[in-house]
Amino acid sequence: MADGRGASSYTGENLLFLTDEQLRQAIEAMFFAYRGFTADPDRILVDMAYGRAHHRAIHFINRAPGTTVNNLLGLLGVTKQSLNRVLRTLIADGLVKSQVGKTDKRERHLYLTEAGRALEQKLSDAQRVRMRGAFRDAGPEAVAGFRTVLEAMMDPEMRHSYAKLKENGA
Amino acid sequence: MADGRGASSYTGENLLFLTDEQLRQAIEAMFFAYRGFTADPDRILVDMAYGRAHHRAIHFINRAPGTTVNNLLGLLGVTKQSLNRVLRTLIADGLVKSQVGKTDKRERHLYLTEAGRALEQKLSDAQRVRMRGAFRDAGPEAVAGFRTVLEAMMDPEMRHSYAKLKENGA
DNA sequence: TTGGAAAGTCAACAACCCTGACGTAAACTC
DNA sequence: GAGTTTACGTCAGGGTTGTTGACTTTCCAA
Repeated sequence: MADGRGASSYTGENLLFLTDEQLRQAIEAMFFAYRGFTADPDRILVDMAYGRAHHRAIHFINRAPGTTVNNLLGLLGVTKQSLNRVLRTLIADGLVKSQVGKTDKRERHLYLTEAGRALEQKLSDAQRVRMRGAFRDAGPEAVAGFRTVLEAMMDPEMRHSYAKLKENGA
Repeated sequence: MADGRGASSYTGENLLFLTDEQLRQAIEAMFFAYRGFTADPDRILVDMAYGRAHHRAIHFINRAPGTTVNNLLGLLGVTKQSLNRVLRTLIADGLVKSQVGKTDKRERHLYLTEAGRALEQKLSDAQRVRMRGAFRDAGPEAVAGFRTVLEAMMDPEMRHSYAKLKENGA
């Protein structure tokens, strides 16, 4: 607090914002913020028998309907066995529908059912409330910077996946 | 991609940056970026018998030397049984030193040993490399926005803890 | 058609986190 | 000084999430 907020503590080219201390603070900020980021959906999920992994699967199936298990694997960055367990419960509970591929019968295309969409909505609503609040408090300039830095932090492959999902939505 | 990058897609007061689609994209960005954020230290940790929980403990003990178990509990947001398991192995392996409190003998003050500091350095070096790269690519303005939004995303208590740690370092 | 590769599934195990209960020692309060 | 609270540790038991290994089905190419 001694030196004020963000932008005032470094001046253009001297790279003061790349200090070890600055980077450590950013690491901590990332840690604490991610806790907030997951807190709201987590609270909803504990009541059901679900966890964060289920949320992630539901999110991306909603985002890319008809995606295959293999494709989802890449997005989530887990092993297919791990994903399969989650998917099995979601299918058993009627939230996700698995459909054998038409051209390639080895593939399973994944879709949310009506109930699945309802849960997705509930979860992402909760998460968006916090995001919207944070964005409004921070303002458009800060949000633009936020997204720029996040993108720069990703692995190249993830950046690519992220870009493709953006095209889908927009 | 159709409407260009961040700042150009909303104009001051119309709050286009608070669209559901924009928020969804931010949620995904947060997810992918956090993956990158933890990837580098994780790679180091698998070789030893340690996990992300050990890293977090080491990070905060280094950041707030002499902190008590209870205090650490609040920072990490886990139960004491969970923390205790991690701490036990770190102490047994000679990375952390636990010291009975002088004024209050119920408390245990935690410090990194020489070996503990070495590992901390190794882990945070790996993590900072990515952060530094991302920050440099994004530029100081974006970094300021990044940190503003992260802070706004935290729970109030976490924001408070974060601020106190910042004072420590600066 | 035969053999390899790819997609997906099932089973077993480890890491990490949680709740609940209990125990000990030290500090605080009346 | 007795009773309560606080700080810490531990045992028992359970859940989610991740892993590796072994398997089936399907596709494709030699």
